[in-house]
Amino acid sequence: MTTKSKQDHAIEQASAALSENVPVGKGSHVYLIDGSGYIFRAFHALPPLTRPSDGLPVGAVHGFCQMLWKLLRETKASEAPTHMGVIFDAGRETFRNQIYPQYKAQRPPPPEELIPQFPLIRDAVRAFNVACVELDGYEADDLIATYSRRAVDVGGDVTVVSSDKDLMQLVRPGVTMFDGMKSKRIGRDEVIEKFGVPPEKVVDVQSLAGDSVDNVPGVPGIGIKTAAELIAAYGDLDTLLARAGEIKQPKRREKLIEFAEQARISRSLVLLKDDVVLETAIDALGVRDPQVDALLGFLRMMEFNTLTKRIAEGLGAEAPPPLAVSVGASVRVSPQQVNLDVIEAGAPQDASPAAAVAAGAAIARAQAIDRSKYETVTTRARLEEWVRRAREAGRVAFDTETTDLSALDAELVGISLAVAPGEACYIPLGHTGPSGDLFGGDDNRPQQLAANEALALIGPLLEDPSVLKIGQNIKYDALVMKRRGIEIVSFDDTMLLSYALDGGRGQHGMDALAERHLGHMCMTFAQAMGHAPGAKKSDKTFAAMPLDKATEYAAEDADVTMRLWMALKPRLAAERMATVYETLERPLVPVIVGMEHAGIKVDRDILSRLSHAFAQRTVRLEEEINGLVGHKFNLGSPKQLGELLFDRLKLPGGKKTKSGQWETRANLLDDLAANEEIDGDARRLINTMLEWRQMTKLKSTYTDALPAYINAETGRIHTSYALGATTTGRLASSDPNLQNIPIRTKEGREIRTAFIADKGMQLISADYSQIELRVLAHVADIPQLKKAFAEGLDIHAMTASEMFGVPVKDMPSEVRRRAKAINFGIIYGISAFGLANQLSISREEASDYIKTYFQRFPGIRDYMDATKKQVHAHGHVETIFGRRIHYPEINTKNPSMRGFLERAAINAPIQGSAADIIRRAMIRMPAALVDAKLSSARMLLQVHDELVFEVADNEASALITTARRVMETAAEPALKLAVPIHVDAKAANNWDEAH
DNA sequence: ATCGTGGCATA
DNA sequence: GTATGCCACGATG
Repeated sequence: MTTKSKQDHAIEQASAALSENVPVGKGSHVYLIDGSGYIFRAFHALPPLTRPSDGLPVGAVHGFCQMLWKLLRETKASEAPTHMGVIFDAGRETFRNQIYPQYKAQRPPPPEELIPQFPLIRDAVRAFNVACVELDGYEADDLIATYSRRAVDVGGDVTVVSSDKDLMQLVRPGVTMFDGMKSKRIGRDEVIEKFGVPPEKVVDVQSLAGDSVDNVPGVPGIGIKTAAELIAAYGDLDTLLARAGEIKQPKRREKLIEFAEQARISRSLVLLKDDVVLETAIDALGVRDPQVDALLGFLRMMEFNTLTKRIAEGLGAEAPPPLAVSVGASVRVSPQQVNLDVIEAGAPQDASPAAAVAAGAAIARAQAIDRSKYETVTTRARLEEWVRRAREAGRVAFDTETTDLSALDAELVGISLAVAPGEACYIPLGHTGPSGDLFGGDDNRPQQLAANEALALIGPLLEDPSVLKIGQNIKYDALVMKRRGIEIVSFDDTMLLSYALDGGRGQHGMDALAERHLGHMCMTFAQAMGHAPGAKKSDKTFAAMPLDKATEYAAEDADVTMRLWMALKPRLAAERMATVYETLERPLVPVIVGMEHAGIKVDRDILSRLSHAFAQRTVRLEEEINGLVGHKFNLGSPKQLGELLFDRLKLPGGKKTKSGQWETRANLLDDLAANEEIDGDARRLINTMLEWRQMTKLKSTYTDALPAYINAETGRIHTSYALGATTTGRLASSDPNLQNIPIRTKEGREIRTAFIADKGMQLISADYSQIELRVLAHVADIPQLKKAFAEGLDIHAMTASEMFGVPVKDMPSEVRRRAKAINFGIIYGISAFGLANQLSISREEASDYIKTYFQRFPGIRDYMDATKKQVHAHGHVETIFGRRIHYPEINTKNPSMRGFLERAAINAPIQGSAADIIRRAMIRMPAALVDAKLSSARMLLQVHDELVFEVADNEASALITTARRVMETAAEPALKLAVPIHVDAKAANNWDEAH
């Protein structure tokens, strides 16, 4: 699946048009449009306008499109363009800065709402199939002057589309200007009106008067009026300056003499260069017909409804698909449509991002959800009608119903669509009927469309980049469709929208979102199934649900998804989360789909052998324990073990859990076994118990459980990655969880040998080294940490050395271990209690460590204090890429909860930034593998700081090079960390040896 | 059958 | 001290 936007698609089509060379000569009419000037003027002169769906500011783009269309199609035949080009400024530095460094130096940066519109206007020009010209080192005005002279030289006519006074010097026989916003011609008379002199003397006047906006100095005390008088009297600037002594007014005379040179400099700034060496020949500006699809696609994407319609009519194309959102079944005009139509009609009104958010939420909730209104689609004609409506709307909410929660095992049962709030349908495809009988159930099978026939109609819609597909956790639906050979192109995901906007503020599942944003309780699966929760569920899949209930349930999901999109999407721009969503969330979906689809090969026999070995050891350990205790008890019951150890045997150091049970956690039992007060039998019992727990854990969670996940068709395990599940931005893996496969102990590690590469392939593991500590060094700006990473030192040893004054050389391992624990503690938002627990030391000792640490690294304390302040003041923290993590309960009165939330808030930017970095690497990886021609390579797994690949033997070393490069540069170009990022990578036949 | 708890595997 | 997911137990419906 690709995430290519509709614009991209439309623009590619447009650029594909052949450029047409038409010689300019007598009878030609060249239109030169001052693109840069227009943008600024349109922005300030026209009412603000934002795209309804997401609040993107598009006022200048809209005005520009309107103007361009008018020029192309609505000019009088005698003035119709034969050639046209839109000219832009390129870069800030031009030859004028060489002459006069202060030229345009004090210009403020463009307003924020204008910035996204620059690239959009270039897109618009390409969509209209009009030439787009810019040249480094020159202003648009110089290019316009050059083209203008060339055209006139060969007898052509020129219209300069601009109202900028700086261009008025170009007016002459054959050259006029045109104010694109007021639709007014500017000729010799209009120039005289403005400057008091004819066009050929405009430069002289401007040289004297100067220009405060562009920082052209001129002569102080002389404005346009005076300058015009003087030029009119003396003829031109040189004559005036030569005869300045003759001027009667003493002030004026002195200034002109004193600032004569400054006036000459000003002239060189004001005088446009008309002999620029062009890269685009004037003949290449020949007017070409717009590419209808591309242009209408662009306009529709911009959501310019009236303009789209008008231009479609003008091009004789099919009536344009409006983006009208009609609420309810009857055709009503939506608030959005009113909004835009009113604006397009020229009346100013509030179109701020905030207004777009309010409008979206209002439409989403305007009409209560009515399940009885949904249509069950069982005929080809009705399905065609729904597909048509989806295309017309330009967007469609879509949801699949299947037999299984696991997308790779799921069989498609039906599809629901929604084209507007309340307007939704369900297309049953694989219902077996209430009996659910696979053999004799054909009689019960309800009448429905054949899946292949329906998918032949729906597939092209899903693959059409100009129709936005809206899903809730669309990863699932994408996988289901991928297995049927259909790729979803152009999509949004309401779960991910919510995750980007409201990470930490509640769940992002559909039921929670519907309740939160729509005040609606979704129908539960059990309700739809018509059985009490508790009835046997396994034989009741969605396929057995009667069509009427299935329609209510499924179409409601699509309806709710569409409404959620309307409520959430406009918030993206308003809350400045569009970049997070568009660079870290949405593009990850197709990557994860590919990884889940790929799976990883697992050797069933190795697991089975291990399972057997663990079982035998478990039996022996069990016998030993029973012998020591003297009677049988349930070893798997922590409650019984606690009672045995602390009630019956009265061992020391017992602690109770919050529910009053004895605590028997491994590190507590470890400490107990090390306690010299206990006797040998008790010590043996405890150690044997610990070993028993390890064996049973490995067996039940891994060697016994994993084989059941091996897919019969692929022989591989396909985990599921949850995208909106964690608060920090990490992924979560489940069914099975492949992010917690053992590695620390010898026995556990053996499980990794069962994860293997396919024949002729290798597994490659590439993992970030100390990524979180590097992020910490960057965000908290710690000189010693930065230096240590820059020099590639052992970071924990360096920490120990700084803290305890021990040289790194021959450092005792215990000293390094403590420093390591402290470093991790820092990342986790350290407390004396936690550190004491981790290191089995007293709280006082732990507290001293922390004090020492902060003395040596005061920047860390500053960072922690700043983070706490931030989260208390704003209720959220941010990662280095702007992902926001909310802590709505941070100001709770409960001190222990408050402490917990503060530690979480300290950890979140570190863990979350590391998560963002690996996300960026993953998003870029597929294209990087293609670029490196690594056709055999596939990315299989992500384990927070590690990526696992499978690749043909002969491409393994090249893959290591590429993967490392992508991972190590993943933060760029958005950010350059203050520390280097290091990735270790290794190839082997199994995951154990590759790590 | 479902839930909370304790325990434990990973980064 | 951070972030997860899954197992068994044992109480509950």
